[in-house]
Amino acid sequence: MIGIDLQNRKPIYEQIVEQFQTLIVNGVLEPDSQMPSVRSLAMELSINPNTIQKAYSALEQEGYIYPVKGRGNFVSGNAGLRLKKQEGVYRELRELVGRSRELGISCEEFTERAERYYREGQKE
Amino acid sequence: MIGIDLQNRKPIYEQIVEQFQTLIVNGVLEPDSQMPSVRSLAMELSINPNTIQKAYSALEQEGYIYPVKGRGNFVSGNAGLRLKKQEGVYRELRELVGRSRELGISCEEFTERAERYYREGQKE
DNA sequence: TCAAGTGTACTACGAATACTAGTACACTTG
DNA sequence: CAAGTGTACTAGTATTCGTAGTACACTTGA
Repeated sequence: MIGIDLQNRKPIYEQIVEQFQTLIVNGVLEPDSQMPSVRSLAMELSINPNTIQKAYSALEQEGYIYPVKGRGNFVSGNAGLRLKKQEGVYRELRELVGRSRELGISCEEFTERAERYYREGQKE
Repeated sequence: MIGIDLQNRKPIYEQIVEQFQTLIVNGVLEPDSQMPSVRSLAMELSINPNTIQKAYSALEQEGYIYPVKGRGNFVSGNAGLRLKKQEGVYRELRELVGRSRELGISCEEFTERAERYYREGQKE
């Protein structure tokens, strides 16, 4: 179901995240169905369970799956709707980036501020 | 006029950038006045000229100064106005980050896309 | 109850990246 | 043309990132 390319420059955990995103958004993985366990998938791909864990953590933070301690990870129910709204945000981001460049805001300055705003929001 | 803190975790060139930003925005350095040369400032701070150069490059990209080959770097005239507009962009960014987090978009995903949009715009 | 399954936290090591320095080159001015 | 300026290239060190190793905590069913 999942395959990784060790030649690829992209980190393994990132490749896994993207493939699961596609599977979930396209409905191949149905809501509330169980994800492969970190160990079984790690065994299947011949990599470390912690790498799967890192991918799952990312998927969780992005709302694609939810974890249940001692039981496993499961596909989130509202992943589809959420994705629509996310796409809207991405369009706005693209537009904002365009204006930023015109104003001479560097890519680094832009992303650094975004990170800071993310951190500030976490505290609340 | 400029001081650096080697204990600080922030890179030296970044410290320099921030201090000059403040000086320029507050009008301490007047438009079209000459910046310290990369060598003289490097000598004064006992660091490498290339580090100053990196700071100046960043300031140039953000529109705070402009370079003249063989003559030096000078304070940009419209730094004040440009900054007002930049602050507007930053407010929008903060708002967009807030909505992104609610939608479960990770900080990494957000910044990675921003960088991609930056790169895409460069080609044109 | 407990064994086998699950996720999670901590540390560690190698690779990749970032920061700074060294050196050399090109342009401007008096 | 000499002394000042910015700029490009390379290189070494420090920091960060990705992955693996190990150990711990929770859930379930026999």
